[in-house]
Amino acid sequence: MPRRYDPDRRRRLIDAAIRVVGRDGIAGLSHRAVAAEADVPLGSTTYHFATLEELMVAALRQSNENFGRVLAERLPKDGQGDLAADLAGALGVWLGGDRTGVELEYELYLAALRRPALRPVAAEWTEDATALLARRTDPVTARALLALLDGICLQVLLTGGSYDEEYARAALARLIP
Amino acid sequence: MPRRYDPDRRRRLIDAAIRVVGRDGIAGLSHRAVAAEADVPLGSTTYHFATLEELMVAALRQSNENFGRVLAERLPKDGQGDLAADLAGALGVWLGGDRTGVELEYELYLAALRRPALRPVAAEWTEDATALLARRTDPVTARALLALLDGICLQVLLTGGSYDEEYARAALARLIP
DNA sequence: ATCCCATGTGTACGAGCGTACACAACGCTT
DNA sequence: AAGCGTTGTGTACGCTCGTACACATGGGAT
Repeated sequence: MPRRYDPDRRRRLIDAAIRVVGRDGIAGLSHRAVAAEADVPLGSTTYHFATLEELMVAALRQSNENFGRVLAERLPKDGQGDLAADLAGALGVWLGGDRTGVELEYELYLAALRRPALRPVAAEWTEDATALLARRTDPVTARALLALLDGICLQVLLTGGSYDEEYARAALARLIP
Repeated sequence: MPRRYDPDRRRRLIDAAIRVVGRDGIAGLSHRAVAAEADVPLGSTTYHFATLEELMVAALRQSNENFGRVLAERLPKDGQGDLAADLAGALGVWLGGDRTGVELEYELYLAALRRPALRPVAAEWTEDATALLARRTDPVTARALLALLDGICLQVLLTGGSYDEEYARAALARLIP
């Protein structure tokens, strides 16, 4: 059997897990599915991640990093423009084209509702995101903005409705003192 | 075999499904689990609800009705008090004691993210709730308030943090023109 | 009274799952 | 170079699941 001693087998497994969740949702996440997606034997996934929750934790953490990087790009510290407009624009980009990515990230994020093991990672995300927003406003407002962003995004995704950027901008603007 | 011709077998199955989701989460929802919980044979659940999604749709709809009833009680039309305070208070009651109920309702609600069949029901809920809030403010503000409520509630539930009612009241108040 | 069909019941099948475990291979320490 | 522990591999067991299907039953239309 070739491919022994794979140096970053863990990372490849995490990437595969993210692809599986993106395609079939968390309901389709299994050791076997990840093994097939990463093209490794079943035993390898159970060795590196004894529990599916461990795999989810790792996937959510990596997913958060991706999300944070994009948010940081779209929210320069020295931006003197309208913060509400910037945020509404970022949301528009996320929800604009293919929603697979956002759905994936939200599904992992929301999984924390029933899986205490994921909660610290979810808390990490909100803290990091708040810190990012706090570069342009005070921390309390940042938290509120993040909550409203979550709520708006969620309503669009859950109801299958379309995203109204101008409405979002106006609502966000009201939160900024 | 006794108990033939059960007049409201459907309702009993839905109630059982809600109890199952409340106890074990959507991941634990199965025809067999519902059958055991409702004390009916397996074939009966598959007869009334061919798909688990059908069962979820029915459960979410009933769950929404419960939620809406509570919200209507705590939000009298003739209330001349502080709307933001009322909403923050309602959230406090929900998140105060046993969170099992809220977690159950949110889990079903959030399931719409990956299950298009649930989206119309989720959309129904946001419309009904918006209409309820619109008795005390304008429709646009009502929608924004609902989104912020969702966001705050979600952050508390996902991160496992505690609920700060005064913070919520202040944030909600900013949305009211 | 008779018949039909919605409703209820029991059982079986095949698939997918987590888990466990024995064994193989290889780097690292000594 | 020898031994050991980490990493990788293959297989098998027992469980739960959705689904299908044949049969039972009784209410309601005729």
